[in-house]
Amino acid sequence: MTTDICSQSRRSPRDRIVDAARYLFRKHGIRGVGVDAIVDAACSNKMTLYRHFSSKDDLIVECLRRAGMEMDNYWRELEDAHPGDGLAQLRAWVRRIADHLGANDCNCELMSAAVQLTDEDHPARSVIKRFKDAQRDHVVELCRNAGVANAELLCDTLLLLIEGARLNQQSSGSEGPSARFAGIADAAILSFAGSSSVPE
Amino acid sequence: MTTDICSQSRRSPRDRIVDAARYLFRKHGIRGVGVDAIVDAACSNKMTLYRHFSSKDDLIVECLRRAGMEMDNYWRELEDAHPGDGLAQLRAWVRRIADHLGANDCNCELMSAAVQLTDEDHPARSVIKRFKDAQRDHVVELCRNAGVANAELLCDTLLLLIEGARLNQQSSGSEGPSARFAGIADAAILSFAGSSSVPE
DNA sequence: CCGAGGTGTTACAGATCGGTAACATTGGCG
DNA sequence: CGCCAATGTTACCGATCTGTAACACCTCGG
Repeated sequence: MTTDICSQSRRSPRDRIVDAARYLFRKHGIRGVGVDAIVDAACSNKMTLYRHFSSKDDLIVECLRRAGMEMDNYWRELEDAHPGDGLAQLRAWVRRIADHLGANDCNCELMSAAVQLTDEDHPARSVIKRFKDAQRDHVVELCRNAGVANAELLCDTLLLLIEGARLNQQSSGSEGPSARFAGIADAAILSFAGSSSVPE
Repeated sequence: MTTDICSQSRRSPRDRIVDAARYLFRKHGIRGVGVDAIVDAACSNKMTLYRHFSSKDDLIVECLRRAGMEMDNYWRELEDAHPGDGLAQLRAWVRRIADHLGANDCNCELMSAAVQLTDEDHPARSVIKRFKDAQRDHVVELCRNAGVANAELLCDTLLLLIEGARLNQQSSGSEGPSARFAGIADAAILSFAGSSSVPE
């Protein structure tokens, strides 16, 4: 319907399975979709899935790793679009998140996965934590490059606002507090950047 | 272990089941715990559960309704502790959330439930939405009472920060961005309250 | 043409899930 | 005591879940 993975029969079954899994995971939750539904949406079969992935958890890990890689690619796109301009990259990043709040093609996968995979020792947890740490480091660097004095503080403020907006979107809908996310986040950036040359 | 519901045999089986369900839902996720585990933790049995609740979904709804009622009680406690002082109630509310970020006895139930119950027509969705709307109205009223000019904006800022902090706690741990939540949120309150008598 | 590797099909195992029926047990109240 | 309602016990149903075994297919390089 929305993205007919079955019609992409020229792609490898492995890629179709991963894409179908990511789509269904976003739509029905990781625990709410079974491998049968995944291979059905991918126009493949269970045997092929288990020839590429040792278990469903292994497939989940691969899905999250791909989501992280796509995010890394987006960081590079931002750097290319605004080379050396951390402030512009930050604002473009926030604007993109605001624009994609309604759609489910965003990278909410990694955070909603953390809510759904409550087991502390699930193999995906390390993937999530590694991605989160890398993202934080990169945003801090952008803030510092933008001339913000307290880069860590702005970074954490933005991260809290972003994930709060994504979560609120799911519980309160588009007309809830997440509707004001773009303005709030951009105001925070400008507020910090404005007092850039005023340490303390 | 942590809270031995079984030893509270004087309480009604219904209450023990609901409490055990809420505890396990928080710990392993709504979809990650079965009715057998619930009645086992409650030292009851499946038949008694299904005599009180027509289905597992019905039990979920009751759990969320109780979480919402406890939140209403907390609003009343705040009003009693700081009668008529919206600013003090806001700051006490934020401080309490910050203190309870690590523990799982907070009311994250209603928001994490929204992530786990992806079906748009799940009976719990209306409970969640109703609670969220009421919470927003109440916080807006507190902001307005605190003399804040743009009460809705501060309310939504706080709501985004709070849910972002709770979500980040689960994916990045206690040392992540959520560690700075208390300072960020309190600064936001004071910033808005400071410019209270300066509309626009 | 032929053999081999990746793929698809069918069937099934073992476990767990939500939910129910029939019956035994308990505790409180007259 | 004896009754009654709530609760507990056991066994089970059908559906669904992850994961596997055996076998058929099909394409492509030598």
